[in-house]
Amino acid sequence: MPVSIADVAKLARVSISTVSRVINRRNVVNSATRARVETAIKKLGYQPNAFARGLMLRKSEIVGLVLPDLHGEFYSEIIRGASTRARELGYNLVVSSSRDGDESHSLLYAIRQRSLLDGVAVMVSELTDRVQEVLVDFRLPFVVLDREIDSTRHDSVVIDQRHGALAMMRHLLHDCGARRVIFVGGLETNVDTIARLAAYRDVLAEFGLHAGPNDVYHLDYQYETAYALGLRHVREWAGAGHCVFAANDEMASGIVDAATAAGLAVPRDLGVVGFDDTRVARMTRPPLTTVRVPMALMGVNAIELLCQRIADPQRATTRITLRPELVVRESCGSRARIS
Amino acid sequence: MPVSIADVAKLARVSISTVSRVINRRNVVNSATRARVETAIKKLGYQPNAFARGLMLRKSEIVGLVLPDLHGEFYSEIIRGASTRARELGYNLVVSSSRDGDESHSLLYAIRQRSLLDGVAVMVSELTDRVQEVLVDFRLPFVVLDREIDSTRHDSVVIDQRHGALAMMRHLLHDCGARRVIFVGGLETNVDTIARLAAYRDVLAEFGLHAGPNDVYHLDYQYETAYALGLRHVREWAGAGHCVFAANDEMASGIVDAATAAGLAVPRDLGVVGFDDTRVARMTRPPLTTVRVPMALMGVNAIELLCQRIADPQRATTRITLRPELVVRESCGSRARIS
DNA sequence: TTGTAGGCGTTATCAC
DNA sequence: GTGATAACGCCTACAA
Repeated sequence: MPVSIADVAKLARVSISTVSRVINRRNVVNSATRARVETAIKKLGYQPNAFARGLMLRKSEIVGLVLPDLHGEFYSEIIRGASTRARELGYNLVVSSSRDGDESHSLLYAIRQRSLLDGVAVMVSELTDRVQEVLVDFRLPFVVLDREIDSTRHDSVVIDQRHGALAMMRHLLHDCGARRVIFVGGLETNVDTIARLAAYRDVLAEFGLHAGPNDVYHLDYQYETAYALGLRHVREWAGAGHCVFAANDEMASGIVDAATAAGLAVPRDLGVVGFDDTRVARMTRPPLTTVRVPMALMGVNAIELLCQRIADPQRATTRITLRPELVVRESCGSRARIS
Repeated sequence: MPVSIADVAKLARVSISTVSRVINRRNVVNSATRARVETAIKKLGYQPNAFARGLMLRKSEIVGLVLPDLHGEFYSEIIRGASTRARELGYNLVVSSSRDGDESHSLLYAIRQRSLLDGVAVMVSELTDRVQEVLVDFRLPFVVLDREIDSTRHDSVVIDQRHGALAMMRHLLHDCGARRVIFVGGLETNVDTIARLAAYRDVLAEFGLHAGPNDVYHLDYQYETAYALGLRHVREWAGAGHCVFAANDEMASGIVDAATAAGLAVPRDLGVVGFDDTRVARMTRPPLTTVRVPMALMGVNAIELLCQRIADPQRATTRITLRPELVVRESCGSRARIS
């Protein structure tokens, strides 16, 4: 069943080295013999054994992508970007979640033990994330997404969360004339939420304001919980110059729908803005003002950096910072175009 | 740098076979020497070379998943299910899209040539899909998703689209008393759309009705295009007992929003139902009546079947048919619970 | 229980 | 331009 290079050689009546040459550097071999070999290859349906090949070449042309979760549009866009770029560079992409299931048999652990992969891109979005420990004595080339662990020792691609959140808050306070902003974030340990919350407080202070005692909430980034929260609080939040800054679009959408269900008009009675600019932002009525985070681009750059390091392990570590961009739509009561 | 089994052997002062035994069948080796070997392994940070290993064992413990696209929640749920199950079974998962980029360097082609993968699950959702040609003389174990190419020769997992669409149509005509149904599908070549459209026509006939000349549309499964279509036609569609059956939730959501924007009330003036039961269905106001397609389960079963075949290449081919389930919410004017 | 030796299928290094 | 032959790192009879 398994036809090897030797079979081809025999059929073509050449040595295995010649067959190997035909496959890899077809130019340095006489065209007549090459034709003979190629016929034999076709006839036998020969395909080189990838393991033997990898054993010699010490590479598989497979790279990995490890995300906290595979659920939701945010992550799927990263996968898409990464997958596309990987294939463009001649690599295949393995994906895995670092969260669900027993961590001890996540892709990362498997990789650390014995690896067919040439490198990995790992996203670390929780302060408490265990993956950091795994990365400490990691052999393979890797790049870290969304967060830096130790910037001098590895490549990374991060989103300038602060920039995006500052832009949004200033838009709210300056352009829309907001005077009270309620912040609805993800988990308190989530690095993105932390950065956005800090920017929220800073801009508030910049305008001589501060968050009231009940103005900051931590949820789970889900529509449903935000909708439920909205149903409970939306009437007390409502008011001229009042606005909700949700840390992602799903939650913003939930709050908009809750407000609408409660008989409020968005943005007239309450402004609501999101973050990420996923499809939900455009599918919410009114469409959400939000901050566009270039997710697919993040995947693209991750793979880009990773493959560069694979190609040259000695190169200096680099960090790519992606700038999110304010997208003004209709949920905040302003149509001023700010970028 | 690359520490091999020989280094461990030397340090532990045993032969390489003993080291190998410690790694693979630790029980058959004296516990004292085993301890020595394990110490050496730890000290050296030894990790077996996966290529050499694969060369002997002829397996990589990596399986592939090829989807038409990586974009959108539908596919990401499949990835999630597949990824989870794969890891449970001790495999890692490579994903790839068969669509974007030059087809000739898609994962499938790469695999056909030389493969590190132990098997692949491939989703074929367009009649015109080229992947079918690639599959014809495919060496590796593979399972086909969503569509059968030649049922006797390979495993497959399919969704009983017809069942779901029949249930929906009967619900509309029987339980909700609909008298006119507009069908908004995906591309005409899309196998799911074809099945759903057939069911649509059949149930119409069952009730002595038929599709009017302007009652069937083919779009692209996107919210935006459906919204645009809705804006143009929603007033003419409106009426008691009138309803739109969209072939996915995104389009249904777009039509609901268009109807709302046009001042119509859903479902009072126009019923709208979707398909798939993705998150959008719950994030639309009113929440969509739809058909729940077990996407994650499809991924799970795909990997399940694939791994079974890898384990036993001789086993009879099996087909798993997943039944979608009617989910009645508020967009169709009925709250009757039907399953 | 342990060691020796052969082979897995390639590619690379030499001769010729 | 082509052919032996030695790695590559591991597993597994088989022998001791």
